[in-house]
Amino acid sequence: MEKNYEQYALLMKALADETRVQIFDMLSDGELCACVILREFDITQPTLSYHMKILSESGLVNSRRDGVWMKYTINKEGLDLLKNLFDHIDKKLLKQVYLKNKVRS
Amino acid sequence: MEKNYEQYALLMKALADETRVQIFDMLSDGELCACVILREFDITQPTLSYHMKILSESGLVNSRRDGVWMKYTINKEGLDLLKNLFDHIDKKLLKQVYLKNKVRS
DNA sequence: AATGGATATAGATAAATGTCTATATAATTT
DNA sequence: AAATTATATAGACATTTATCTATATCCATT
Repeated sequence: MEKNYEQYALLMKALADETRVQIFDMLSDGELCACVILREFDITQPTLSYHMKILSESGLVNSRRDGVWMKYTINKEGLDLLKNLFDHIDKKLLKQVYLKNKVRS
Repeated sequence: MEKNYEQYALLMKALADETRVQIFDMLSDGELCACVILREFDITQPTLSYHMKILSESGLVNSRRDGVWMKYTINKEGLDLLKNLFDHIDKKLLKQVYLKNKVRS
């Protein structure tokens, strides 16, 4: 399991913006149209387009055209990369606590 | 469970740099001295100091002075904030898949 | 083919970021 | 208290980022 820190940094960068994390979280409820997302924020359409591009290109979000509309969903593989990173780190921390208690007893 | 997107963005920003994610991952093995971390990277001491400040101030990393040395560990609360975010989103996605299959059958 | 609505791109710009060098501060040892 | 070592801060600078306005492109409908 090779760790690609450059990729992790890219994924984190995609979420390192208040607007973008919120969009990502909104997408956890299911597919959304750009036009719907836009209504939730106080930004211009080009700015949203910019944010969606960053999310899509990072691999965290899928996009598809549906007529005139662009629709977005969460990309499970992208999500799992981050989820697994934190899961593994968390497990390693728990193991350390366990070992410390073992030594003590 | 109020969602503080500003805080999430701050945490992600802390990890939105190749050097910093790697340091964070290194710390999953346990406490490390700044001097040890420095050896792993091709950066100057002030640059490392800058990165450690960002990690510490984000709440993802604890720091303590031990004589002349600064020692760092992962802050469990900070880690859990991010871990839980991804866990929750992942669960919501899985539920959607389940519901889709249910309708079909 | 012309129109209208949704999205993308180009270009400009202010602010934030990551890096360096030089220097300061802090703690330990002589 | 002077010297040494680890770390922090200040200041400079190039690059990246987030935003806007203006305009182009794309698609569906008339």
